Amino acid sequence: MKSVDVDENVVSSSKAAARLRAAAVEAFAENGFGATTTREIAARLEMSAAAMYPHYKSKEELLFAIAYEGHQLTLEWLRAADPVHETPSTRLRAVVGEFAKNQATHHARARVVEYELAALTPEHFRAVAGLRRDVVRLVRQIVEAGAADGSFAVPDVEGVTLAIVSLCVDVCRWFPGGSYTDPDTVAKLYPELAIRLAGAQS
Amino acid sequence: MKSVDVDENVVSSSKAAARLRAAAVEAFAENGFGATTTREIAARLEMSAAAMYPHYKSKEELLFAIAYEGHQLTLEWLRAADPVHETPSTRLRAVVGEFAKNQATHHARARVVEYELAALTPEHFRAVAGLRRDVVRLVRQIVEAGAADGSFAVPDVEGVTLAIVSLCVDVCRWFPGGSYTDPDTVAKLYPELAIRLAGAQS
Amino acid sequence: MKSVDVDENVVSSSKAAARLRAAAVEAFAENGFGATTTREIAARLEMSAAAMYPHYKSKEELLFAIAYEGHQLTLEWLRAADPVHETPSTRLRAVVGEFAKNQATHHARARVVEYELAALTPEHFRAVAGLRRDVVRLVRQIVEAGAADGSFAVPDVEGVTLAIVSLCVDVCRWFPGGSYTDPDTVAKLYPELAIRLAGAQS
Amino acid sequence: MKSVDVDENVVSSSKAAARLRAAAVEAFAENGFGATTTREIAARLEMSAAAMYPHYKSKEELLFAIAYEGHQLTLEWLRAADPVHETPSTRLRAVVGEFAKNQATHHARARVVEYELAALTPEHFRAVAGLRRDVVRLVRQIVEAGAADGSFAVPDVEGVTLAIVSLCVDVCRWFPGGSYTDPDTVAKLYPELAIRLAGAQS
DNA sequence: TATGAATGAGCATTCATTCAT
DNA sequence: TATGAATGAATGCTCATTCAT
Repeated sequence: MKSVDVDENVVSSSKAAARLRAAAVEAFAENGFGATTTREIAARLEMSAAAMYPHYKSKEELLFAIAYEGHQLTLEWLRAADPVHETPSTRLRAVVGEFAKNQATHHARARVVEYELAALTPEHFRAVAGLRRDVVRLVRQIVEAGAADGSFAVPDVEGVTLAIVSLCVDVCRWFPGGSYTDPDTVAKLYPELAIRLAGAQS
Repeated sequence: MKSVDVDENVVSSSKAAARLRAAAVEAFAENGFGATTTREIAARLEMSAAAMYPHYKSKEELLFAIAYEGHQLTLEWLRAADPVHETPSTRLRAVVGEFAKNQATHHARARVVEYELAALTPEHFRAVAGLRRDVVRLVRQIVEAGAADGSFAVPDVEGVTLAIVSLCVDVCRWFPGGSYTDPDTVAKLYPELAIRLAGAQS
Repeated sequence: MKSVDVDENVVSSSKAAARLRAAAVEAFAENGFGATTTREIAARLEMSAAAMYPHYKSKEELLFAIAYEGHQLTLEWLRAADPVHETPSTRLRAVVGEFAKNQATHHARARVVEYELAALTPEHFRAVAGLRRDVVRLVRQIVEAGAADGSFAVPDVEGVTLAIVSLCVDVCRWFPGGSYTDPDTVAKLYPELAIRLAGAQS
Repeated sequence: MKSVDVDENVVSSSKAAARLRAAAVEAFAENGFGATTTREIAARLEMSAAAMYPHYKSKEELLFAIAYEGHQLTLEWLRAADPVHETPSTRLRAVVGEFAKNQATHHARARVVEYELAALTPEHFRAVAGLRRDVVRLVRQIVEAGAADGSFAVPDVEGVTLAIVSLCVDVCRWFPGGSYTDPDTVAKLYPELAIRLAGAQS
């Protein structure tokens, strides 16, 4: 079902655990982690509130599993989408298209993953922050490659990298919205926007 | 004391009320509305937990006052910063510079204002959403003006407007971060990024 | 305005104090002492919640003033209505008529006076219980007189006394109710009922 | 365990629920519903304050269960005690004896049932008021039967019915009191009093 | 007297979690 | 695994009362 590796020590592959994660994502995205009760998550699955505990030791562990899985999947997908031997422009288009599409398709999960990390334990936060840095690094390497070979005109590699990632991340906040309701529309527009930010010829 | 108008029926100008809003902004930004307790807000001011209630009828009303004031201030500041009789490029630079700087300077308030609106009553949410639409409209008018006079090359007015606003909004999520710790640095970079997104000459 | 003496050390005759008692009676009768807030009483008079305190030291003192005044008025009225030199039958009719009419007319006050005494301090309770005993004693003396002169046929003086008082007291619970909405109708029926309970010829 | 039917959708038959009702009856009777805390009820059972909530959704629901059960039991017992094929006098004696004995024996529950209904939701109040009307109707039918066959001399069927019920209801207010401490003594006196109120020969 | 703000104690209720089954 | 009942610790909020004005 999934072609990428997700650390099974963190993210249980059992079916009940996966259903719990899915229900929790919806609830956390709608109301925030702090305002979501374990009973509400259980109610979405017509389970008792206690049924979560054989699968996750606490509500925070459930959030961690979601956040860890979410980041890991994004990272894997971006890596898979990156045509490393092509030109920086081609790579940037491919990666940003995948990223934006992902944030739109999985906007509920993305919201949790982007905005609810403050509720994690310091240790869990560090684990997730590591993956998050890897995502930024992936984009930065492309921007750097373009700056190096002159195909991009960037005043500031870090600023432009930050902006490109920022643009993609924020998709989960507003999508769906305005006339954008199809992830593919976003996936078409965003590579062009990234190219402009990078100051590439096209 | 304040140079812009904020609706005093919503946002009390009393000193105690203002201190409560400031303390709540910090707490909500750090932990989210749902995970913040009224006791925690009071503790930041060394007040009793009950002292909030003569000023705000509920925690939600406090959030509303913050969100309403925040949006209204942003809107007023953007309007004040917009040199309406200049070229679209000049206007875009000015407005985006102000917007980005604002989101950086007041990143705690901005986080509350951008990410905690789901906790509002439907009625309060609508009131805030109205102001939010006005902000987008202000940016869109500039993008449209540039598209109309040919100074911008936009494939899609709505998409580009959304992206520019999105870029500015997301500043509050990551700022301060990376090597960016001064709002003025952001205020210098972001107009250039917006100009690129708009496909303007300079 | 009133022709009977009420202890002014307990029941202030100031106008504001009297208005507070009247508002409190309504509130206590509707919701019970425990469920009534000082704010609710004040709200009925469009006063601030603090405005009660110059007049009554506490909510309990307000209840005491009401209960004391209520009992004292009842006692005075019954004494005034009792034609002590007439036959027991005539006296019983007169006293029960007055008692029943009173409980009907002032059913809100009577409810407070009859059912909310548990909230009084022990000392205050004792003061009110003394007046309450005087009311029963007044009725008992009439029943005893009728039993002594053979005009009443009572199996048990205490039981019949208790029943007559009980019947009158309970008026405040149900009045107005059924087709009884005029205190005078009650005042006509109840003397006949008391006469029957006393086993008098008529 | 119980020989009469009580609606189990309203009044849970679980043991813990029944113990809660019993403890709440004592507390409400002593202090009134409004002045009784959920903690006090729990403390009487040496339970935690939260232990009530799996059984009753709120303090008001607990009151409703008590009031509904109380009225239903009274109604069933009166019906069971009514020898419908005997003379009105015999029936009145039997029903009033049962009623008075009941109000004396269960005076705590009766107090709650008679005096605390104002705290019910309108909907719950209506449900209880329906049962209450059935009790009055039962007594009225006997009084009417006696008036119809000439065995009672009633000036006013409604008034006499009201008085008989009133006399019985009020038992819970004063019992135990005076020299009356045994429900059976009340059960002996009250039928005679009712007979007198009804103007019956015996 | 009267008030608005403040407070300590307390309220009904909910929470995440545990545990016996 | 899953559950219903239970619990200790909150949670948002209210209460009677006080106090400076």
